[in-house]
Amino acid sequence: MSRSNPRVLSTLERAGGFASAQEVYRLMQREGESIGLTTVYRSLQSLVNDKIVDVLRRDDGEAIYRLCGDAHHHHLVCKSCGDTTEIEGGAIEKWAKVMAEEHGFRDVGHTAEIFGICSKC
Amino acid sequence: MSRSNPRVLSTLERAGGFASAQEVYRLMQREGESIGLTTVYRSLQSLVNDKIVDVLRRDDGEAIYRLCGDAHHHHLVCKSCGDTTEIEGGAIEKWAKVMAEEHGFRDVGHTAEIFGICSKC
DNA sequence: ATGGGAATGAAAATCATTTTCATTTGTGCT
DNA sequence: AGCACAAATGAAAATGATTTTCATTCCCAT
Repeated sequence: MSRSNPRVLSTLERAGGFASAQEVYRLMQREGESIGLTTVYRSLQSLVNDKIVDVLRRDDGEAIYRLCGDAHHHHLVCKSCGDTTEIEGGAIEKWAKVMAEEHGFRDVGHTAEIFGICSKC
Repeated sequence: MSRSNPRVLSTLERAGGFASAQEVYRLMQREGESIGLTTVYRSLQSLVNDKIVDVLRRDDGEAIYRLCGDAHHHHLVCKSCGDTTEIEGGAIEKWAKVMAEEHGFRDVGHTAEIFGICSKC
């Protein structure tokens, strides 16, 4: 077992607390940090084990890592111009929590996106 | 663009309406059907386009395809055993509507899923 | 300093999925 | 039937994320 390289966590924070392993790696490279892709993966995994970060999946299946306890947000995406706005999702959080409890689920997460045509299009 | 091979849909049905592309392929092979993996992928994609099946992600990132009724609903998925329950999403519908209005969006749709560990796991 | 375990990373292996492309099949037309 | 052209098919190669292997380097206690 290996411990997490602290620079990985700090980079994930700097990335807005939300990025894929590849993105963290590329970010660190761009910033001149010397680190291997393998170590990035190992560190992220170890952070997941320690419940310091959450792992979700993008639509394309790529794993994205997110700082736990980070207030997460949702997206409002324009189908026409692709413009994306971050929105608040308090109602969703509650909904997810209630539904999960009702069905006896634990360790619960969720995804939610709204898409439509924005006022400019 | 290609249309779906009907045997793929019928196999997905036989699989309990819940399987990955690889599983559908292996199933068809085992049953002596002559079909290529490429065709399985293409057929499933086309079924997704036609909204005849849903696509979700397993914990390991593999895409799983699943027959879906026409009624709009959301899912509560167990990350461990893959068990899926359809749940009611009235709160979400309202949330999506309000958010969209607030930002001047029209033609609005949304996706929302909850995942966690079910009581059996 | 030195021996051993942990950490590192380059390169190879894996695995799902997509792309390419040549071949086959189907369909409409004469 | 014979022909032309579009759609469907699938084998093989390409892609891309992730994991594994393994040799090397680092660190720390003796």
